[in-house]
Amino acid sequence: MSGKERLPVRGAQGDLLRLVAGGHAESRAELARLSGLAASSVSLRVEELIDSGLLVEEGSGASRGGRRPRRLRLSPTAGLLAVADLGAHHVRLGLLDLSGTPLVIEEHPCDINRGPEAVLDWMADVFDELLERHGRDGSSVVPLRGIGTGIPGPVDPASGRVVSPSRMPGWNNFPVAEHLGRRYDLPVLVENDANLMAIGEARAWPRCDNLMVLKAGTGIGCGVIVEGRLHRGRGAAGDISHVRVRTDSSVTCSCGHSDCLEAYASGAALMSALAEHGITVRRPAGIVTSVDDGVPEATALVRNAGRLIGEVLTVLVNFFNPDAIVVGGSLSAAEPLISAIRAAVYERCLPLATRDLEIAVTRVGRDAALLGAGSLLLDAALAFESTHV
Amino acid sequence: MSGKERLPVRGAQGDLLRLVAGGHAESRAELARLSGLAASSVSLRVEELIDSGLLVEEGSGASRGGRRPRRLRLSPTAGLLAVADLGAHHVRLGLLDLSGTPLVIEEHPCDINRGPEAVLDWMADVFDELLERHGRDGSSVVPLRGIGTGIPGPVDPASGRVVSPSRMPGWNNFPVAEHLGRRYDLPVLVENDANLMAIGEARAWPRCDNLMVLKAGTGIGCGVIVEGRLHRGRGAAGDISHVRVRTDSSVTCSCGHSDCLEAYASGAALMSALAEHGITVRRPAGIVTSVDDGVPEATALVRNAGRLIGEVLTVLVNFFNPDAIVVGGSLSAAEPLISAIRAAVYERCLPLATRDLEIAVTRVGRDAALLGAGSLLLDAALAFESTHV
DNA sequence: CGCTTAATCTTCGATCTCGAAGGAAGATGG
DNA sequence: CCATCTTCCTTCGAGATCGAAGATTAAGCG
Repeated sequence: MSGKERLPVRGAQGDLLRLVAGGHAESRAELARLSGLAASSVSLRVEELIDSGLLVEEGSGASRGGRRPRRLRLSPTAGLLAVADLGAHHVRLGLLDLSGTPLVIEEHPCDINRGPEAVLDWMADVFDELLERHGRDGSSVVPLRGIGTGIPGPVDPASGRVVSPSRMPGWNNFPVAEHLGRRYDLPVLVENDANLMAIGEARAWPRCDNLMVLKAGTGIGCGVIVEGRLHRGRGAAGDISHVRVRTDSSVTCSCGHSDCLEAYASGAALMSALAEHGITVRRPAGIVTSVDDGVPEATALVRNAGRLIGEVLTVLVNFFNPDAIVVGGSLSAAEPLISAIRAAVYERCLPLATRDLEIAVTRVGRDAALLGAGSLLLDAALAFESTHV
Repeated sequence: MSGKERLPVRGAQGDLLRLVAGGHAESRAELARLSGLAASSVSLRVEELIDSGLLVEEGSGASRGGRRPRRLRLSPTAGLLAVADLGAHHVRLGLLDLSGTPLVIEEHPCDINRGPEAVLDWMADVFDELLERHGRDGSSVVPLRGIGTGIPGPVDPASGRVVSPSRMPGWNNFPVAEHLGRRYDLPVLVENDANLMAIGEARAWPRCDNLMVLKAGTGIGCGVIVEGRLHRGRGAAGDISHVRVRTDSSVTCSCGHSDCLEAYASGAALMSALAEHGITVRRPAGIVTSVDDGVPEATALVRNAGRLIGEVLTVLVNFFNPDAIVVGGSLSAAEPLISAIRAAVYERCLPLATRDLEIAVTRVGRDAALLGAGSLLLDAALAFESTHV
């Protein structure tokens, strides 16, 4: 493979490729069921996709009472996606194949305050290095098909710019997508980290089409999945951190309003509250350690944070009526946080809304945002290939 | 026409019919653009639809710089839909053609407390009478294609049952759809009234795919439109009336919790608050009259209700980030209500979320729920015809 | 008024998709 | 072990869809 040929992704072929890549279908029969095409047409298209080297047949699947299906997979040589999840102090990045399976994932310390150019250029260097080491299958170079990154702040996905972030000095209005696009002639995806997390998580909740995915880390983020797809609204959907909460005291948030949820329940807020008790932790994960170590102040603070978050979720659960609320982010490992959220939601919501509501910890774990980026990027990559022929 | 023949609505023809009926397309060219079919295929299918008497050509539309399009309409003889909007003390009902245009709409007093059988049977009698008077085009009988009704309480749309309503004694768990279905062998639609209102309103907000439609009447309801489609969640989505509000006093709501929005800001709550001031009104519309007459207590109460509603909306606007909030229901005619809602939302929401947010009064008016019922019913009717061949 | 441009709609042969029928491979059950 | 059922996949003719080319109608403009 030369690494530059286009994917044949127009029309029916593209749909089939998407279904296989998205993990929705593994055999011709499944493709026929999901795509709505006739079985005969599916066979024909699959034949072509195999001929062009994008799909491969690999063994056979489990029988459902008859002949075994012949399993289809994306060819490992079809392409790679480079994805990153930028956090406040660390970045996770890796390479995925087109079906979203990770080849390699690494975590590096990275101070986001160094500014966009420095961070993004360094990130691209790491990508190049990863490609050098993992970007070949046997002797052939596997082509890179897209770049995606999550940003811990609001993003305008159309322009790929960061929009008035609260904890990223120097990044406001920076054209992240454009900057990365100058280095790679490929589709570039820039999206809020909680949104990516939501997409990554959604695949792990197959019967749940409406999801709220909470990211409890340094800040509080939320991604919303409606009917299986990310809901962006006008671009800012999912914010719950600047909602006013019921408290006795009064704190002014960085946004200028008083008593925002973020000012009481974010990892940053908890860390500074702990500091007032003489307990110093450097990362939100340290709070979890303190809780696990049985530090009473930490447990009390985390439980209170859970209660506040839960009270905000109350309103949203009645309104949005999701199938599940998934909690991720580094604080999600703190058991008292989850149980306090559960208690608040189940206590105050309408019975109709909580009847079948599941409130649970992430199933995917720390890679959720990377997998989500892969999932979105695949669509972008296929669209790119089909419009740039 | 015999009035019993099936609509030819399978495959491409059905899609085209839906596009015309839904008001999305008015010419072959538009159909081609929206359906994704080739212009030639569209011409062919439209030809057949005209031959079978469902579509008619009617004059020509405005030129866009070239040949004028030949306008397509649903034939007035294609079918009728009977729709109703059940309120606490009144019912509005009427007949629509398949494109959702009203032939006749009437309002009758109707006490919902008489129980489901009495109300529904009487409603069906009125439908029969309307059909008698308006159900013919020239000499031919136009067939009835579906029945739909809005209910002022929670509805399980799958089963067509009312689910634990707060102000409809005797209706709990009553199978409304089944009851109506016994009288008519037709698709029957039963849906919450605020949801129907939202669908009806959505057509009047063409550039707004994400809408919150508030119904402020005896109770407080809310319908949610996501990406142009009604969001039901697990069936209970859109409830905002049992959210806890920030107040000094403390009131217990009928749901058992304290300080629900409904207990302060619903028409029912406002009426009893007015009664304490010695001002008696019988319907929520009477509150509006009092406000217009300059009764200070009424204005103050309504403004306070608006503020409380606005504060609840704050959370939802940040989270859902809609294009517009539309306020309907009888209280929406009270100017202080709207301005108080606006003030609260614009004051407290994130700038990103309110930047392009429109908060406005209903464009459709009192018939919104009827039109919404028609819109949903059309889909149900086409699906019914295509599965029952 | 004729020329150009633009949009709508139709004609017609090439191509794609469907669905019925049948072959392949395995589960089930005497 | 063999008949029977189920599921998966392919073959092949009928029919639907496409797209290019052309006919039709009309606006814009010198």
